[in-house]
Parts: sequence; C-alpha cells; structure tokens
Amino acid sequence: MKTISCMNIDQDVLRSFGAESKTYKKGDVIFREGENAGYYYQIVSGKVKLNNYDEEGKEFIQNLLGENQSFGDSILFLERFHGMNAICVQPVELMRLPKKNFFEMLDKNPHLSLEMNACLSQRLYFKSLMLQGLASQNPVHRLKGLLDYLKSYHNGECEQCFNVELTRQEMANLVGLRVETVIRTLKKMEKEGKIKIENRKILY
DNA sequence: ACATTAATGTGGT
DNA sequence: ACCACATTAATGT
Repeated sequence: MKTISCMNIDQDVLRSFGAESKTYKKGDVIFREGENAGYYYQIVSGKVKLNNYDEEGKEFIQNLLGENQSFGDSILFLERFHGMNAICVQPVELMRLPKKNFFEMLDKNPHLSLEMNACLSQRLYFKSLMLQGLASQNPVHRLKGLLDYLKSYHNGECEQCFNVELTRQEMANLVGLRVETVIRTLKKMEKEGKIKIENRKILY
C-alpha cells in the first residue's frame, strides 16, 4: 500500500541540515492552532491528524498524514500562525527541521525546492476535489469527494482495490457528517456499485 | 479462555 | 441530526 510521498526527503539530508528526531505518544499534540509556525515536520512512522474545533466543540479533521508525509510546511512560506492543531492518532516518530534550516536546505538543493512546489500544487489540486464534495449537502457527494481525494494520494492502478484505511468516525470528521450517516451512506454507495465493502473494509 | 474496549450497525425520535 | 443500544472485531490479562 504505497502512498505518494509528499514531501519525502531523505532522512540523512534532513539531519545534515539540523533536523532532530522526535517521538510522540498517541494523543500527543505536536502543535496547536494559533501557535507560531517554526518547523518542517516529516513523519517517519505513525499517523497524525490536522484538525480544528468549531464553536460547539465539534471536531473537523483537515487531513490525516502517514509515513513519509510532511506537514506544517505550507505555512512556513508565510509569516503566519498555525490554523489548526496537529495531533497524533498513533504513536509517532518524526523528523523536525527548523524553518531557517528548511529554507537553507531548499536553497542548496534546488531539486527539493521544485519537489516542494509539486507537493504544494498537488495538495491544492486535491483540496479542490474535497471542496467540491463539501459544497454539496448530499452525503454521497461529500464522501465521494473524500474518496477521490484519498485515492489521489495513492499510486493505485486497479479499480476498486484502493483500501480506505480510515475509520468511519474519521471519515465523518473529515466531511462533517455523523458516523451513522457515513455508515448508511457507504452502504448505499455499495448497493449502487460505487464502492465495495468486504468485511468492513472499504474498497474504492 | 475470559473480560474489556473500540469500531461498526440498527432502530427510533 | 441525535441518542440509545446491539453486534462484531481487536486487544489485554
């Protein structure tokens, strides 16, 4: 199960520019909304979620990142605060590179700079897919948007063999629906042949 | 093998 | 959407 690694920079390169390894436990907060953004983060193992909470305290997940994916980087190009929290969903091991070193690295490695552009473009493009779905009231459209988005991260070739490794609760928090609605909508989509469900695993 | 917990389903309001 | 509860799968002791 390979995902498009965006960004996946060689660990030795990262270290040579002063990155440090860090480990977190499940539930640990890596950074919070409103804090100053000062690091590039790249996940070695584990899973991180980027989220917000609305006024009522309901969670909205912006993204879920796994192995060889980076986060916190898009905002390094801006003088801004974090717009979301980064929380570990599983125990996490990651590399952390200070902003200053990050730019030094890009400066000395133009190809990484290019890759970064490709990476940011990819995120932009697929965020737009998500938004299309979220703009709809129809739960089928919302979930379809999410599935297209997730699949796009995937070098998948075959039809309906992309295994969605998210719980229904996570999906619900990504598209702003209730778990029950997600469960029922997924079943509906299965009947319509849009997805397959094999012992609770979702194939798209 | 048994108890506990997390995730998935179902039905009713 | 929300709530309560049943069923199933995964994990711990």
